[in-house]
Amino acid sequence: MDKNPLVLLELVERLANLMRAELRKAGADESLQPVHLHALIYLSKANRYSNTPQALAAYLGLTKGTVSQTLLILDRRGLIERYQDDVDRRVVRLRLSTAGEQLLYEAQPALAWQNATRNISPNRIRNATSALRETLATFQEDNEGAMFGSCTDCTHCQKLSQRIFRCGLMGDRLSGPETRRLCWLHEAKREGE
Amino acid sequence: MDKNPLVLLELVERLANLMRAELRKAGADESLQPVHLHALIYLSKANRYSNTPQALAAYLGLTKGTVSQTLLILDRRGLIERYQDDVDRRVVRLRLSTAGEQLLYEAQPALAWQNATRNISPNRIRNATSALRETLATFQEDNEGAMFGSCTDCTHCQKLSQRIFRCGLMGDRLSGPETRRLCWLHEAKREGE
DNA sequence: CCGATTAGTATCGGGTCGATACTGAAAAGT
DNA sequence: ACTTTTCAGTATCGACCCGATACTAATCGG
Repeated sequence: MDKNPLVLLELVERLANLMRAELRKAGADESLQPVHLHALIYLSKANRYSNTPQALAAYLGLTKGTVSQTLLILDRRGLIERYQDDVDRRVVRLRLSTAGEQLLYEAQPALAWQNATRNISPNRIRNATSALRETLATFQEDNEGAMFGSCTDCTHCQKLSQRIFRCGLMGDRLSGPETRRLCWLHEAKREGE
Repeated sequence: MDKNPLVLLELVERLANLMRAELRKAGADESLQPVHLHALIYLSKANRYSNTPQALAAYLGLTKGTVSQTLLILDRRGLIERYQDDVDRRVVRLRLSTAGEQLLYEAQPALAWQNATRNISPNRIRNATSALRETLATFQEDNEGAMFGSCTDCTHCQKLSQRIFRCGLMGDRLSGPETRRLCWLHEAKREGE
C-alpha cells in the first residue's frame, strides 16, 4: 500500500546496511573490511571491460586513489593478481587469485540474503529486480555515470551463433559465459523485460 | 527475465553505493561523513521507541561505541540535542536541533533517488517495496534482530479513535503522525498488503 | 542491600578515504 | 617528429570511522 519512492529508498538503504554488517562479520576472521569483500565480489563478476581499478572505483563510488590502496592490500594478501594490459600499458588488469576465489567460496557473503528471500516468489523477485534495474539506469543517466550490467540486457550485444556473441561497441567476440558477467560499457535495452 | 535473488542483491548494493556517494557529495560542504547524514536522516524519522543511541546503533549495524562517537560529533556541531529520559535515567534521547533539520532540508539527500524513480509507476514501486519489506522482515527474524518499521504495518498498533492510536506492546497512546515514524518495536503484520 | 545487567561514554589503534602531487603511457596538436 | 595534453594508476598524508576494551552510572532481581 505504499507507493512512496522514499519508502523504497529506506528499504534499500536498510538492507544494504544489514548486508554490510554481514560482510563485516564474514570478513572479521580474515580481518578484511566490508569494502575488501565488496571488491572481491566485484572482481569475481567482472569481464574484460570492467576488471580495472578505474572501473572498480566507479562501481564502488570511491576515488581511484582510495581504490588503489584497497587493491594494494588485497594484492599483498595474495587474494588478487594484477597484470598489465598488452595494448595499453597504462591500464592494470585485475583478477581473483585462487586464494581469493577460495575465500569468497568459504565466506558465502550472500547466504544471509538468499535465506532472507526464500519466501519471496520468483515472480515478485523478478518484478522488484526490474524496477530497481530501471531506477539504476535512470540514476546513471542523470549522473552521466558509467553503467554496469550484463551483456544480456545490453543494446550492443549481438548474437553471432549459438555460443558466440559480439559486443557491437568494442567489436570483440565474447563467449557465452562472458556475456553474463558484469560489463562497464553497458547500455540498457529499452522494453527488454 | 531474471528471477535470481542474487541479481536483486546486486542491484540493492549498487544503488546503496550510489546513494552513499550522493551522501558524501551532499555532506562535503559541511564536511560531514555519509554516516553522519545517515544518522540525521534516521533521527528525523525516529519515534519515542527509536530515538536512542542504542536503536541507532542497531539500525546502522554499528557498535554502540562507534555510534556514541558519531553522536558526539553531531552534538558538538549543534545538529542534534541529547537529553536524559525521565523514567530511566540511563537512557539518552536524541532529537534533531533546528540546525539539524535545516541542514537536512537543504541537503535534500533523497533528491537523486526521487529523480531516478520518476519513470517507475506507483504500482511497480509498491510491488518492489512490498518484496523488499518482506525480505527485510525475514532477514531480521533470522538474525533475531530488532525490527524497524512504522506503526501502520505493526501488529501492536490499535486504533482508539479517528486520530488516536495505541501501541499494544507498550501501552502508550500515539498520535496519528507518530504512527508514521520509524519504530524499533515493530512486528510486521502478515498479509497486510 | 548487593550482585547482575543495561545504556552509554572514553580511549586506543588499525584501517578507510579523499586530496594532492606524482609517474609513465598514450593521444592530440603543431 | 616533437611538444602538449590527457589519462591510468600510485604514493603520501591527514582526518576520521570503527571495533575492542575498559569504564561509569542507573536499574533490576533477589
